[in-house]
Amino acid sequence: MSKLPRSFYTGGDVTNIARALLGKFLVTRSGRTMTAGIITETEAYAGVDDRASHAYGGRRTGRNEVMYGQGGFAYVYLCYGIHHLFNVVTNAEDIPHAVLIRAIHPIAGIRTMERRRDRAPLTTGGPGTLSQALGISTALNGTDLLGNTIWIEDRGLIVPRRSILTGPRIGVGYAGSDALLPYRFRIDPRNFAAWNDDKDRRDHARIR
DNA sequence: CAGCAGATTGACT
DNA sequence: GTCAATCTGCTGC
Repeated sequence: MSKLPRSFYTGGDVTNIARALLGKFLVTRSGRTMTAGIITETEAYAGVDDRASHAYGGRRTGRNEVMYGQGGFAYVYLCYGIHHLFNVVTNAEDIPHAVLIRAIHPIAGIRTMERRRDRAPLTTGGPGTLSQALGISTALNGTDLLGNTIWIEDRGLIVPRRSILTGPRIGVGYAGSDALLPYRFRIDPRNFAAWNDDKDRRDHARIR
């Protein structure tokens, strides 16, 4: 396994990082319990110029403070008073870019995730549900993604560009013309459904 | 301080 | 399709 280095988060455009996160393994640890899934959907939030971003116009509050820190930290906030949404902070200090993780494909610790979700079948196809399955809450806001609580690994899974669907972000109609920006990225579900073998995914499978 | 909207989800008509 | 759950931050009185 190779944990993504700080430079992955601090270098490059937030939309490129959002694309590059597809196919990476998001892992959480709580005591001896590990859970993990493949990132299948992301959205980029481009800081002070992006009307959909919590940091639009330089807005800085207790909630979004971590966005203004260095890249490679977790920004977790409460949405609709109920759902804990997990974001990866990118870029340098004082440049509040972030990537919302919108969906994962469960890989490890399925039983634990089912228990946390307290629901059958296990679903991790939305930003709120994946956070719950992985045990991510606002208590983990500000967590260093180079630590051993939440991290992201490159396990060699290759996602060809033609397997990536691009489109406008979900639920940001309030953002005016910025709502139309093509900042949502996901692995083509038809393509993903063709993977029938979880072992292949674990062992450096290739999406075609 | 009241009211409201929000990077959502699941239950229900 | 409708709607409630319920915390944060913004707007207006």
